[in-house]
Order: sequence, then structure tokens, then C-alpha cells
Amino acid sequence: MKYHHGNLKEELISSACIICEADGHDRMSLRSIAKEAKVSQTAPYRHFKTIESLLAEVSTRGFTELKEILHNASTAKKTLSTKDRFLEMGQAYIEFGLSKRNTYDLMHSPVIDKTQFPELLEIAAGTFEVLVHILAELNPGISDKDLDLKCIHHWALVHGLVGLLRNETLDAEASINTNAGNAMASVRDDLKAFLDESLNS
Amino acid sequence: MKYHHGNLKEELISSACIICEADGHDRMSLRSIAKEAKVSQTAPYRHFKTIESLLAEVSTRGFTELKEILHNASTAKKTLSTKDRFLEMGQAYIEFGLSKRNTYDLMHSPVIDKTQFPELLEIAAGTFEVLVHILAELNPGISDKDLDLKCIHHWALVHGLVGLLRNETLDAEASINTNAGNAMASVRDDLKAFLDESLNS
DNA sequence: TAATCATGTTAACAGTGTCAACATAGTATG
DNA sequence: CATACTATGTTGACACTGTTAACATGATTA
Repeated sequence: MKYHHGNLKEELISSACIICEADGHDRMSLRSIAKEAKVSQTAPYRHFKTIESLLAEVSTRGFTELKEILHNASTAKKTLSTKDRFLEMGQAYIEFGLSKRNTYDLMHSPVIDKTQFPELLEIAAGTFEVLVHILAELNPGISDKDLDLKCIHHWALVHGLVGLLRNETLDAEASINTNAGNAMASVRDDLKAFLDESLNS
Repeated sequence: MKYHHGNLKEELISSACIICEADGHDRMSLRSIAKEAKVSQTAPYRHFKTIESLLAEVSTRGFTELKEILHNASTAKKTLSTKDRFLEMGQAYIEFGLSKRNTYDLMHSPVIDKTQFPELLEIAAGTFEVLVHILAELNPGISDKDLDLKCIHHWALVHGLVGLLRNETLDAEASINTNAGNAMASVRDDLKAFLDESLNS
């Protein structure tokens, strides 16, 4: 039995990523992931000052993955028009928010003060940049300010949409207001059509 | 010294509302609010099965207040056009999200499983209904489905906007990308103009 | 080889949600 | 009116949590 683990930091982070996505970040404990790594309760403190900084690491990986997904969606299918690639991106964003639910929550959770984690701050800001790029391509000649306003609009839309689509409220509301339930289902069924509509409108 | 408090449930809830908004729901503890009410640690359990159900109560009050604010915004200034009243509503929503930050967080936090609290579910759904009403007024003759789609669109926009406007990411990003920072400031400065633009587009 | 430093362990503290067992007071029933 | 019942309080305990201090081990470097 080795006294030194050798790769503890990495193992703790990837463990934390798995647990956060599986159970939600509020059900994760430093002690449980330490146990999982077969290491003492306080060993993680050699690598993370607080539990928040471990969560920040998890969040960073989430943004890294999201950024890559968005970048791929906006560049992969070269035959598509810019607009269609933009729609692909919107769809990819929403699908990430829906499939990596708990990670997405953590990424937007106030429990992490992003200003204290420069790396996290940068990747989060960088994710926004991907959107800026394709919108610039989609709106040639647009002013910087208008471009950013457009970004904010579309970002808010997809981010808000994730919130609504994931929200048990509206799912359960289907029993109260069938129309709204149906509409949500229809948005979910054809995300791209909905985004397209929003873009045109 | 009375053995029975007399008004404990109400006092616990309003205490919880204050603490949740001041410190965030994750920094609130049953024990601390029990102490504040000068009552034993376990007394709250006579009124709330778990801490989650107390938080659900706080969330319910948040939605109740929000619903009232939205209703007022959409009906108060009778001289305004429907569209302007709609804009008032959007602005009111966002201002609520920005000023009652932590409460707004709790209202959308996954720590509360809304499906387990029918009253909360209903008021949350009811809040959505306020939006449905004014959008119906704004779009006479629209089909139910299109109406709900429009609702989802606008709800997502304001909800997402709150998220972006509150997000330290973009504030701090101002140092990375000055344009985006400026754009956010400009949105914040004239919310109504931004919403108007979104509505027209 | 010896000193230093990163990385591990153990023990302990204060705090948490929650439960079981018990105490008190107000209310309804004989 | 006395008695039983029920709602609401208390005490004590359990199993957790994040975090710190003091100590142990092993790798690196002078």
C-alpha cells in the first residue's frame, strides 16, 4: 500500500464530476469522494483549499465541455449555412443543459463565487465568445454594441429556455394548464424550429 | 415564560424569508432560525417535516410576491398601451430577479422538488398565467398554441436575462471583453428599450 | 547524506438535519 | 368538572458535514 496516491488531485476532480452530475452538487461531500479514492477524509485539503474550489474545478470542466460542444456545433457541418450552424449551436446548448442537468446547475449556481476563480471566469467568458463569433458572421457589418446586444438576447433566450424546459413547474403544470404543457412539449420536440422562429421574429 | 410560543410557524417562515434573502438559502439552518425564535432546535419539526418544506414555504411567498408585482405592473397604469404595460411587466420581472436575488435563486433552485409541494406548484404555474393573459391581449386572435409558444419565448428571455445580468461572469468579463461589459451595462440602464427591441424583432 | 517540501494520516471542533422519548398546555369528551 | 386526547414544545442523541492542527511519510534537491 502506497502512502502517496500519485494521482489524487485528478481522481478527486473526476470523481467529483461524476457525483455532481449524478446526485447534484449539494449532495456531494468531500468526505465521500475521499472515501471513494480510498484516502483519508482530509487528504483533499492538500489539493483544494475548500470544497468550493473543488466545485469550481468541476464547473470549469463543465464550461470547457460546453465551449467545445458549441464550437463543434458551429463549425462541424461546413455545408450548412451560417444561420443553420447558429441553430445547431442553440440546439447543442440546450441539449447540454438538459442532459448535463446537475452540472449545468452547478455552472450557474451562486455557491461558487466565480470572481475568486480566474480560470473559471475566463472559460465562462470564453464560452460567450463562441456565440459572439457566429453572430458576427451572421450579421456582417453590425456594430460592436449591437452585436453584443444580440448576443445577450440569444444567450438569454437559450439559457432561459433551459431553465423552463427543465423546470418541473411547467411539466407538472401540464396537469393544470394543458396548453402550456403541450407547448413545452412541442418546443422540446423541435427545438430548432422554435429557435428559428425566435431568430426570424 | 410561556411553554407554547403561540405563533411559531409564522415566525419561522418570516424569519426564514429574511435569512434566505440576506444570506442565501444554503446558509440558512433550521437551528439558527429556531434560536432566533428563542425556541429549541427541534421545535420547527412540529411545523415542518423537513427543512425543504420550510424552504418551499419561503419559495411560495416569493412567487406570491412576484405574481402580485407582475399583475400590478400589467394593470396599474391604465393609460398605457397594452404593449407598454407588457414592457412594464418585463421590467418588473427583471427588477424582482435583481433585487430579490437570493429569493429568486431559491425559487428556481433544484433543492426544492416542486412536485412535492402542490401549493408551490400552483402559485408558480399561476405566475406564468399572468404572462399568458397580457400576451393574449397583445395578440388578439392568436391560437392557443402560438400564444403559449410566445409565452415561453418571452419568459425564457426575461428569465435568462436575469441570469445574465446577475452573473458575475459578465460583470467580471468586462475586464476581459470590454464590449460585452458595456453592452450589459447598457441593457441594465435601459431595460425597457432592450425588451422593446426584443419584442419588435 | 541531510534538509526540505509536498502529500498523506489521525484526532478533534463546531456545526448540521433528523429522530425518539418525554413534558406541557390547550381542547374535546365522558 | 375530571379525564383523555392532541398539538406543540424540550432534551438527548446519532450520523453526518467542512475545516483545522499536529504529526508521519516519502520524494526531491542541496
